[in-house]
Amino acid sequence: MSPEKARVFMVDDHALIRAGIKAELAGSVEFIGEADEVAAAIEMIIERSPDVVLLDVHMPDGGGLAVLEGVVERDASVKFLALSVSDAAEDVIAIIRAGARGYVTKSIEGPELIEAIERTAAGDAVFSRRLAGFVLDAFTKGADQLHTTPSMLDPELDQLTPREIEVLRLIARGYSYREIATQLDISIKTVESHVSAVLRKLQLSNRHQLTNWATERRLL
Amino acid sequence: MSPEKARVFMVDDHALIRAGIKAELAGSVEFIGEADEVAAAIEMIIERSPDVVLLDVHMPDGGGLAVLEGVVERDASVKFLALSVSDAAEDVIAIIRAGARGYVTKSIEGPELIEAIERTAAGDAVFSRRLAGFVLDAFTKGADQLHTTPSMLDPELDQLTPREIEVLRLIARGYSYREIATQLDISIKTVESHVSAVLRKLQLSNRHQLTNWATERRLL
DNA sequence: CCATCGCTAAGGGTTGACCCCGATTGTGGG
DNA sequence: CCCACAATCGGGGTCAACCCTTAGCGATGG
Repeated sequence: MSPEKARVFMVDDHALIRAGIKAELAGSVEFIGEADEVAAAIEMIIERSPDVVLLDVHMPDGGGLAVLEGVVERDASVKFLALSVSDAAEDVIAIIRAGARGYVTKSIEGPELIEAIERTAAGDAVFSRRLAGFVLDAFTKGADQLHTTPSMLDPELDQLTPREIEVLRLIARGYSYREIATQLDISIKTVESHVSAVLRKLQLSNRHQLTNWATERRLL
Repeated sequence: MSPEKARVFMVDDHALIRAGIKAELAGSVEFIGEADEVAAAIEMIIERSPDVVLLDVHMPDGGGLAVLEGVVERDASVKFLALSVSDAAEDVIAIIRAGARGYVTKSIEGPELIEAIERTAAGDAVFSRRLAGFVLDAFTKGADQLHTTPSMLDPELDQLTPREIEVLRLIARGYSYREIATQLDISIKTVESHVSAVLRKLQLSNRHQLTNWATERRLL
């Protein structure tokens, strides 16, 4: 089925698992490197441009997602096959949205994994069978908003007081002043005050810009 | 692999193709019926509740999409495997959005089709290998290509005139009435008219809800 | 030929969003 | 003890958003 062995790079923070996978795949693929943390993985992947990257999803420092994003912004042609113990929808969808071409769980058997790698190398999309269904479900329903970064690290957010942020989030969700007032049990005038303060501090001029600002920063 | 044969219903307007598929699958699945047009297909599928419906996409009177929608609104548990000559993104995405669990092209070979049917019956999602990639692309990018055929995808959009849709999209992007008026070179009052019409037709009450409505449907 | 529909536009009205000007409390820090 | 600041309101104002109604004008279709 495969004229040449696929050149595979593996990213996983557990040495035991790396060893296990290598043993399973020995002879069927060509391992060209491995990494156990995010930063090193990104550099080595860019440098060696493997056919397929076997990517563990759950790792320190941002996990597989950080690796994916770090690599894709520099070379979008790298094909990732996510390999995870998790079958949670958030994980799968986040990884796919970030650009991975496949996602299989670690319950996969050796031969299947080999096939999955080969198909990924050939440009196909590969999923654990049970997984494929709800990826489609997410697509059908249009499930977007997955909060990946609740960013505490935003200097612009820092100038806002807690109450202002609270009001900001309600504004961004489309609530009217009256609704916000009721919900926070304060007067409309107070809501106005907070909104004015937020608009001034962020140098915006109306609630639509505020909505965009908030969605860009994933505050919803 | 399959303890029992899958009970299959086939919808295709070409008798020749139906015969061909039946010959290919003879002995591997149990055919419990077939139909060559939309209305009859819906009734028979509801009545016989097959494990899998093999569905031709391009047919008179609305095609496979009409069958899908007609059946799903009465019994959402029916599993559809779309079978089509087309590998166009609009077709695939429309069918998936309507609730099909798989999509394969007619270039598929007999054994693969049997496997696809069995996997569909088992609840998996099945795609022609070359197809899976761009379905994921559409998912990743937020399905931009849906703009090309909005009417096929959304009955609510159907009630809107082209001009109304144009205005709707600008509203959803946060433009003010004045800005929209300038951009479309019409008067503010006309913009108001269109917006009012849109709000009334969609049974919404303000522009924020409109924005949410539009983003949910990926009109941006 | 008339009816319908899409697009255009206006008049006139209510409400909400946003601004500027205040003011009062409570809290923590120098 | 006073100052700064977060949080709470109010008055009074402008303009945008939205509603309802009416209406001309061109194209389409029975």
